[in-house]
Amino acid sequence: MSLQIFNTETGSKEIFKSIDENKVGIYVCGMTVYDFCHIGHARVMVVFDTIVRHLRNLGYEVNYVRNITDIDDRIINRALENKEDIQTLTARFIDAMHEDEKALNVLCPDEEPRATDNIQEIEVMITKLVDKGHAYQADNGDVYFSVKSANEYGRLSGKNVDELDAGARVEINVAKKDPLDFVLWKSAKANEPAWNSAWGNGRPGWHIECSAMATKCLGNHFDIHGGGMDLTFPHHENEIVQSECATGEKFVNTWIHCGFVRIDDEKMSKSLGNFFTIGEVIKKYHPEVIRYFLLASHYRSPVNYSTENLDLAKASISRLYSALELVKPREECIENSIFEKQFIVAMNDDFNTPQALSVLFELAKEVNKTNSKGLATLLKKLANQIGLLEQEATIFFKSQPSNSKFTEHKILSLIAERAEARKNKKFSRSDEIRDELLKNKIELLDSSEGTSWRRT
RNA sequence: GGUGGAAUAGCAAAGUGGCUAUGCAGUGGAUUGCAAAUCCAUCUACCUCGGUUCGACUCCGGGUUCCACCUCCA
Repeated sequence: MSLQIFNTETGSKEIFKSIDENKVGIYVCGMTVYDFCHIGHARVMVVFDTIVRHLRNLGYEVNYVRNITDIDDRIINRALENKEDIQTLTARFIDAMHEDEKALNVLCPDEEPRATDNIQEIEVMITKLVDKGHAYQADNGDVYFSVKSANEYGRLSGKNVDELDAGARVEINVAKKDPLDFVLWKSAKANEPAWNSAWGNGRPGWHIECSAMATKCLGNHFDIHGGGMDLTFPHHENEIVQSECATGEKFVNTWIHCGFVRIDDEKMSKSLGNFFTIGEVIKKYHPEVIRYFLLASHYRSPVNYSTENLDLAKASISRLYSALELVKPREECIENSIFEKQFIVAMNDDFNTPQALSVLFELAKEVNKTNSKGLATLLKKLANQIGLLEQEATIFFKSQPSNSKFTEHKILSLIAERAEARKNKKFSRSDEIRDELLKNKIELLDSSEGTSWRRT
């Protein structure tokens, strides 16, 4: 069965066919680097990382481009608040973002273009739009895209231009000829960072940078464009209209949008204070637990962040790792099994990771039952395809975030003492040691080969 | 108001016109000095009202509730 992807533009699953036989170009809207990444950003990172991994597993040569927005009103404001210069601020958050990605086992995009490195490309595109009569410079110096100059607008988000017009927020912006028009180039105010251009000193608007960088890296017409659902309108709609007006070609074949993260069934927002950064969550949950949590729901569904759900994710991934702890995956992998086939079918069905995970659980059960190292190797191999189970099981269990003061050395000495007590049938002492460790969230597992431990 | 999406067992979450999803939790058993892990068995489902059908949780229509976007947002 071939890969099917839900395309936002058509609202249905479509059989995926790349423009070039074995190559896929994919562009994902990345972060605006004025703050730490939160769990919603984590979802975009993990979801598209998983999508790219699967495309590669299918044999495609993928060019994965994810931009960094490093110039924007929020960045300027934040730098002003912090009394630091913009480069220092953005460099700091870009580093933090890369740290987060590494923790979540998100592979680096092939290209990570930054808006400020592509001002020239942006200028060229705006010039084309002005020359073709799709953009104009207003009295305030800003350059706007004229939405009504385009043949069509709204096909991605299903918006109707007339309805939009009627419902447009009343905004006092006399410079725009039409409230729907959006800015391509913002003229600089005093003390704002600016680049010289045909329209005077200024900086790019938000939407145009993605059009310029995407077409630069992937060509005028490419396979997949993605991002969070909230970008569908207006950001991606605007990207389509300005790109197609500038190039005269179709912009993107398949649009992929991932759903939101909610927190305790409330909309995540800073004003409500229910906003968690990746860094914060990693202190409480192993990053692989977070990755599992994000993949345990389909990428288009909303996902609810809560300690209950993170705990569930932890229990689930622990079950998979338990199988690999019991049966070490060090053998030739079993090929062409029903498990592998089902796994691929699930992933080919619009990247159905929950379904794929259920196959892994069935496989884990089989590993536990049969002690087959070949099946354990298969379990690891399939899980690796979605960025899971890459570490040693024992390391996973021992590296759970913990407040416990018990060092490994201390734990091992207690285990030794307990072994001695058990040998002498002093079970009250051995149970005492187990209870003490358990209070510190350390669990002991006895087997014929001795006693192992894990943090819970 | 407009547009789009969703309602599945205690919790989470897939899926299918008739056949156990899956994970966690619960119950009974095996195993264990006791546990844990593991295995076996097992209890809880498909918002509501109609329709189509031999048969619908699955298709169609009406309702109810919820969510997102329409403004910066992943």
